Formats: sequence, C-alpha cells, structure tokens
Amino acid sequence: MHDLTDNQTEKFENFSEWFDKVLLEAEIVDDRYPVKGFSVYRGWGYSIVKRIYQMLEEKLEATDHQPMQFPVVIPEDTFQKEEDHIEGFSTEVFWITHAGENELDRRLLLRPTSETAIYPMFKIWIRSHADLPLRMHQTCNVYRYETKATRPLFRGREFLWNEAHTAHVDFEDAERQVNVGVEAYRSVYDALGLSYLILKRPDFDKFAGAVYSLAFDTWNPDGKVNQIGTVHQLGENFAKAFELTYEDDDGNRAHASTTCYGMGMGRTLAATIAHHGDDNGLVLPPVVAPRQVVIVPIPFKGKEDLVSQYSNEVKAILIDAGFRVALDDGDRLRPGEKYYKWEMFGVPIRAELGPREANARAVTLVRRDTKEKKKVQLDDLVEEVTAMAAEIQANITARSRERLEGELADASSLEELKNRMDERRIVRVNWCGDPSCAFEIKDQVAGEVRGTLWERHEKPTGDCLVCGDGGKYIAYVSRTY
RNA sequence: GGGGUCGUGGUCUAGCUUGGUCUAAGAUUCGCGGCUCGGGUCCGCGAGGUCCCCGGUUCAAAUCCGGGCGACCCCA
Repeated sequence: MHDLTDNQTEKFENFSEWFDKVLLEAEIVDDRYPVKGFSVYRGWGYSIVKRIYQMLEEKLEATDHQPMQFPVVIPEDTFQKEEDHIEGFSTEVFWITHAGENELDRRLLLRPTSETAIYPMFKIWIRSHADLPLRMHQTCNVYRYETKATRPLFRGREFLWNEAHTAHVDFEDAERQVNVGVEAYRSVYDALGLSYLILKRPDFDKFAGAVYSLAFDTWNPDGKVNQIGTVHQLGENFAKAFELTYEDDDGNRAHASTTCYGMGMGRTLAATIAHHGDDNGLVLPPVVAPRQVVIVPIPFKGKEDLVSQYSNEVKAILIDAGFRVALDDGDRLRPGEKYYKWEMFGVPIRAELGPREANARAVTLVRRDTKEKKKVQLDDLVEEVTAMAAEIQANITARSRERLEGELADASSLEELKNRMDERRIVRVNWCGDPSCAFEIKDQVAGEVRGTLWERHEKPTGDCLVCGDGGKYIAYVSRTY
C-alpha cells in the first residue's frame, strides 16, 4: 500500500488552491459565470456527473421508482403548508414576483426541494391503498439562496441533485423504504470508491419537517465533512399537512407515511475528486471516467505510419471490447506533455505506443493511480485492461477507506476534543443526547455534532463529555461544509 | 453572523506604499510556420487587457477615497 500522502502534498496542505486548479484545468466546472453561487458544468465535468446520476437513476428504477419531472416553480400558499418546512427553508428561497412589468397576484418560488411541488399531485393520485406505495424520482436543479460563502460543487445557489419521494400505507412500510434509499445511495458511492459514514442526524439538525434524517458524510482533505446525500423518514408530517389520505381495505381513511431522499451531484463529484485526486490532478474511477483509456502514440521520425496504424488498431480493439477510448494523435504536444494533460483529466489507464510496441505487437499500460507501468502483449490487451481497471477501482477504494479510518479519533474531554478538532479530525465522543450539550460543543470547539452511527448502535464508553451525565450515544463531531 | 486578505490579457504574477517615465511588463496559454517527439524541446511571427463596476479627488488614477459586485481565508 502506498503512503496516503504520496504525491498528495498539495491536495492536503492547500486543498482550496488545489481544488480550484483542478476544476479549471480538468474542465469540471467554470465558476466565472457572472452570478454569485452559480457555475457552469463543462464537458468533462458534466460527463462524469451524468454517469453518476445515470447509475443512480438505474438503481432507483430497478427498485420501482418512476422517473418524473415536476415544475421548478411552486406557489407560495402550497409551499407554506408544512410549518417546520417553511421555517427551515423560507430564508433561502428565490421568489418570482413579477412577469414583465406586472406584479404577480400569487408569488411563485423556485423549488429549494420539491416536497411541496409533489404532494399536491400525490394527493390527487392516491385514492386507495392499491395506489401505494408510490415512488418517484427526478434529477433536477434546485435553488437555495445560501448566505454562507458559496463554493463551486460544494455549495452553490443552484445545484443539481436527484431527489426521490415515496408514499406508503404506514410508518413501517416507510421504514423499509428508508433502507431501500440507503442501499441505492450506498451502491452509487461504493461504485465511486468513496468512503463515508452514515449518520443519524441529531433532532435539532434534521430535515425541516422530518421525523428523522440520515446523512452520508464523507471526509475532505481540508478536514471539513462533506454531506453527499440524505435520506429522510417523514412519517405522517407532510401527509397531514397536505391531506394525503387513502382508503384502506376496511374502507377507513388513513394518512399515508412518506419518505424522501436526495443526492447532491456536485458534492458527490467533489468527493470523488477530493478522495482520489492527487497533485497531478484527477484520478477517476473507471465507471465514471468519460474516457477510460487514452492512447498516446510516440511517433519517431520516419516511423509515423507504423505507429499511427498500430495506434488505430489498438483503439479499435479496445472500443470493440466496450471501453471508452481517446486516441491523442495530435502532433501539437510532445508525448510527455500529453501524459501530464491526461493525468490532470484523471483517465485511469494510459497506453503508450511507439515503434518498440508496434514491432513487438505489445502495449505499454500505465495506471493513473500508482503510475505503474506494465508491458502486455496485444493478444492479452483486453484482459489486461479489464484487470487493471478493476485493480485501480480496488486500490482507490481502499485508499479512501484507509484515509477515513485515519481521520477518526476519540476524545473524552472538551480539551481533548478541541485538540483533535485542531488536527481537523472526525471525533467520536460520549454524548448524553441533550441538545444543550451539543450546542456547548459547538460553542467550545470548531465543530458540530453530526450525529450517531446509523448502521449499528455504538455503546458509549463513558459519561457525556460535556455535562458528565450518563453517556447514551457515541456522537461524531467535525467541521462541516 | 463577525474579522481579515484580495480583484491587472484565457491562466498566474509584477507594478499600487511615494499618482506622471503605463501607449500597462513577464511567464504561461492560444494561432500560424519550422524543428522535434519514450515525462512539460527549441526558434520565428502573431493574437489577446474599458487594470472588476460606478462615482469622487486631481492638471494627471491600475495606483488615493467612497460605494457596489465578486473571490479567498480565519473565527462563531
């Protein structure tokens, strides 16, 4: 196993600068759009994002979520039906108040999330228990007027996500759905080689209007945890506010129970870049790389035709086998420059082809993650590339997990917690569950209580580190985005 | 929410303190031509900037002042 900081000095020591550079040079997003908090996805970046949401959409549709598209505007009166929900979002909605010169009778808002757009329609569609469960999902932009500093991919005022909304006959069925949502997200994050914690957020930090909220938190090189997805059990809260009722098999009317979950594409992409990238740029997981193999010909004078013919032959073989391939046969750059360029773009495998390879009917393969070279025979090429892609995937996944393990630390006093926070770690502490103790932590140290591990109950090892009363939970504390 | 730093061709940086020699410099990038090509060659020619915006001070503003917009960092 390679040292984690190997070739990642810049990334860890000056994350911001590194990240901005990568976004610009690898053509991920361009933040120079002239409105604060809005940025443009460029070709390479959007190609990756598209593959991410397509993986998720496929997974959701395989578990009976119907794809839908709801309008981006919501009328004010509908938005205000669920009290906690309004309270949570009202300070950050964009309003449409005018059409041309005329003021609108009924103000419209740009969705900050779509519950209030979707439930009025669910109410129409749901008549009986036979209409349940009802599951939909959509990939769309949502709008939140963030007051904190915006940051490309991490926090924008417009962002791309996929949201799913489901309705069920009762709380128990909604509970089962929460698990389905978690598994869908897990499968996507795992495919991207990301490591994460699934935390149950403390009550004071749950989604506005939820019974409880789960969140996928990932580590980031600057020590601020990145929330890349959330899953919410809404119970009957929204069903009551929107009169979502159905007739059960005894002929009685009952409220549905609902769930929703959202995955932020920008943040998921940010995590993929931040976890795997190094000082030479992106390191992309083969599943989402817009190009999985780049062929760099090395055309010595007088041997151009030989090399060019061979390059095209190799390209055809790889494309035939289903790989996404780029052949960089422009003569503007030298091979070395091309290596740097494609490393910045994070292409997983590079194939170097010169007269030596052409004559030997061989290919020199270079892995992006470790830079290791391997010369293989043309006959074994497809098999070797397939194996190498799998090794890269395994290696970057392992590196990311190892890093997460290394980020975790324990603290048994506020003093110790403070020290661990200064090291920018994710810290486990014993907690009584009282919000005031969590607020005390926020006051005292530069971190917040993010929640408790969801997958299994962790037994506290002692008393609450703030009040000294009996510890009920192991809480995770960290800096956040 | 509070404090700080900053904004100069596509990118990065110098110039700003002490206004004038700035018709804004360098590197990189980009375009054309040549030479090359196994890890960022080199040469020639060329392109690219209302010095973030608005206002003020002044004979004179990239430079000083006010406001706005935008970016980054730290703290809560």
